[in-house]
Amino acid sequence: MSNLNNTAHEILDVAELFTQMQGFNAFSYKDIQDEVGVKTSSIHYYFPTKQDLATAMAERYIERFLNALDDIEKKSKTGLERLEGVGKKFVDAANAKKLCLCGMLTSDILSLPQEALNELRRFYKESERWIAKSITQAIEEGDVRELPSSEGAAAHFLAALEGGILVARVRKDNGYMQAVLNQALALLKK
Amino acid sequence: MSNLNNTAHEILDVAELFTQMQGFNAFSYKDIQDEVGVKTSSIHYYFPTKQDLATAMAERYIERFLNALDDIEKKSKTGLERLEGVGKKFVDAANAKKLCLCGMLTSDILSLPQEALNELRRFYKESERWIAKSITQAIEEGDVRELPSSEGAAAHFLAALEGGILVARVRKDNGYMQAVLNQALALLKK
DNA sequence: TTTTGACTACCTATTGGTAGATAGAATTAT
DNA sequence: ATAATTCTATCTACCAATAGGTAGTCAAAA
Repeated sequence: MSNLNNTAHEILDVAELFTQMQGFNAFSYKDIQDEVGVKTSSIHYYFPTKQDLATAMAERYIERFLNALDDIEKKSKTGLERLEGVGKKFVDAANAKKLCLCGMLTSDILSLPQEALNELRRFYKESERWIAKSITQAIEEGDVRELPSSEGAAAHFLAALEGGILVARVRKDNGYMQAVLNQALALLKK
Repeated sequence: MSNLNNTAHEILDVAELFTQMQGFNAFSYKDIQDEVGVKTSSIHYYFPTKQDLATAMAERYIERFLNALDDIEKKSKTGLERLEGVGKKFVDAANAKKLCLCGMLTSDILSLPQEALNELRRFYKESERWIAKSITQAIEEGDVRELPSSEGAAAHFLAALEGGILVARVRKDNGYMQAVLNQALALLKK
């Protein structure tokens, strides 16, 4: 994404927010134009088709998300703290009434090109790998109980986060996502 | 929904499938026309606006879903079997590459009217109530371990199902949703 | 004779996308 | 060093297709 200039990034910023708030099929190039202040034709210059835009959004988002996981690893040393760290990302997004970009794109998958699908698969694969690693570590550290498979637990943990952030949108209760996270951690703990 | 005639039901059938497969903003009245064989103007006759269609879809789906929960209660006597029963609904939908209608509508919430939002809240509230009841029962029957709150566990259980069915769409692995369900049950068990 | 359920025929706004122009920056050739 | 050329980033001006929706008609049923 380092090959994109400032305007392209601004377009992606706005498109990303629209997608997280409304969904990929609920906004148009015109909506981006109104927000960024650059004509739709210029948006087509950077992203020839809307599908190209989707792929670019996914790529940039995943890059950032995986970097954020790296940062958590640097700041938090125990497996349990690391799990709390990813969870917090979802709590923050839920508080902003946003969906995970990849979660939203997953629900709109039939409108997306193959490249975007590949990116989404990468997102889930890498995220689960990271979570599984943290769970294994937490077991070794004695914070989490013995489990038949860290991978299975990680898939379930991420599913609960994705589902939680989705359901949180219609909740009046602002503590919902945090409660789901607490429950997920509690079930893992000894 | 008993007040709707056959054509109206056919329209809802098709709209529901489109929504579960593609999302609420990814299909048009024209698409329904092509599938049902009735003109768009006739669809407007039954559902004046697309938002009315959304509300009607949600109402009918929830009625059916809650009836299905009743059926599970009749067929399955233990709390654990009942939890497996709801889970199976999600596994079946995932195998058909479909999303829970309410999950999909939740992701498109900003395109929907207040009445549809109310319906979605009702869906989550009633579903969680039912799941919490089954969890409490399973604890009493000695199948599930003691938990601080059945309600919290139910919210988390449903979130994992909603997230699982979402993520399942991009999985090559066809056993993914079943694995998520198994994991959810395993974490609850003693 | 009123209601129901469908139709044809429109309408306006929006959608994603294209074509071609242009000013300025960067590169290359003379 | 200067002139010629190409590239970048943007614009205006379109376009065909589709969107959701309306008005008015009409046959059959209640």
